[in-house]
Amino acid sequence: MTVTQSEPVTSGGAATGGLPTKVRDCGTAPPHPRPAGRDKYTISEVAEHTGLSAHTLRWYERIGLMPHVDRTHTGQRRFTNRDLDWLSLVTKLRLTGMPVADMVRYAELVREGESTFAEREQLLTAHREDVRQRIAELRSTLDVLDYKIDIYADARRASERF
Amino acid sequence: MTVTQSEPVTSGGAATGGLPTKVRDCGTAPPHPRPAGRDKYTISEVAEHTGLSAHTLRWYERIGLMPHVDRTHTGQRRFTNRDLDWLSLVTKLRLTGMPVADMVRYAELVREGESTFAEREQLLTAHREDVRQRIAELRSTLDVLDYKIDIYADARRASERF
DNA sequence: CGCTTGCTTGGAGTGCGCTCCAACTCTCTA
DNA sequence: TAGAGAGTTGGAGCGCACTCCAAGCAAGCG
Repeated sequence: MTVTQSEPVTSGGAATGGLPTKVRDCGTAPPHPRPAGRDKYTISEVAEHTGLSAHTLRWYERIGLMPHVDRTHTGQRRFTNRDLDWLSLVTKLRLTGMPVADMVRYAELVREGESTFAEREQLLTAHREDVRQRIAELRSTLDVLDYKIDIYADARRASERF
Repeated sequence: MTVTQSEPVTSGGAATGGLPTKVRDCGTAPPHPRPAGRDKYTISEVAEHTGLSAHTLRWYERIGLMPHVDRTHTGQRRFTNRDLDWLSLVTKLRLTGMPVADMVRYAELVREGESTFAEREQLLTAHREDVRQRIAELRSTLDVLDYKIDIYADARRASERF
């Protein structure tokens, strides 16, 4: 098993966004299905696919949030399916409010190899707790919103009646 | 019914954070119970109570996010229980990601009186939709996190066994 | 060949939501 | 009456996560 740049196959599922169908399909189908049989994408293709801007993709690489992106002989980036997996994890973590610094830390740990499994687990567990709390928070706000919206709706219906 | 500064009593529940016990107590009890029988608080008392900084409270007032705060004869702010109600709504909306600009808009509508009930309802309904979507998003990330954490935990347990 | 299109870079700029500063006033206590 | 402590203001500054700019390079086309 290599400990630099690429993840060992046996832990690829944990290190990248790759999930078994059972888990990945529990929501809706992805809006941008990946073209089959390809493993090289330009930056604009990846931007299109992930919804991130090309600017952001370059920035992610600069700050160490990408595992290492291949280049053509002229220096252009060529992203692989593995990169897309990684980006799908990253965007999920971002959408759920993980700070970029934490994701960079996670990316570092992935680069360092198997010896960092424990710390990776900690990092994700902490974030999971965070996400759970935020769900609870959102839910309690939902109650408040329901209550207030009801009041306004009642007022509207009352005024429509006359 | 007045249409400036203070909300009509019949809609106070919708305009401020005030909720009937039934709704308010569906979660846990508030961490900072309000001292009974008081209706005048200094800015630092409110900061303590709400968890917002005094800076932020002044800033909220500057940008039009506060309904109008009373002053002593020397110009110091004296917040009322009604202000605390409003702030409790505002912090809830903030925590759930409503942009400050939208909250300012809502505050304006409240100041304009009953005629804006419909628009207030719309604004809150849109935000509710937002919150619902975010809950769904968070939940789907939770699945991913569970999956990855399991993998790391399995690896840890396997390595502990030898 | 010239033109367009798409990519490259370092570094500067932007928008949001605070957060803090400097200089001042007022009140209270010793 | 002096000093501490809490409040006031306009405006500057900050951290985050991008977002964009200018200048340049490489490939493809008429």
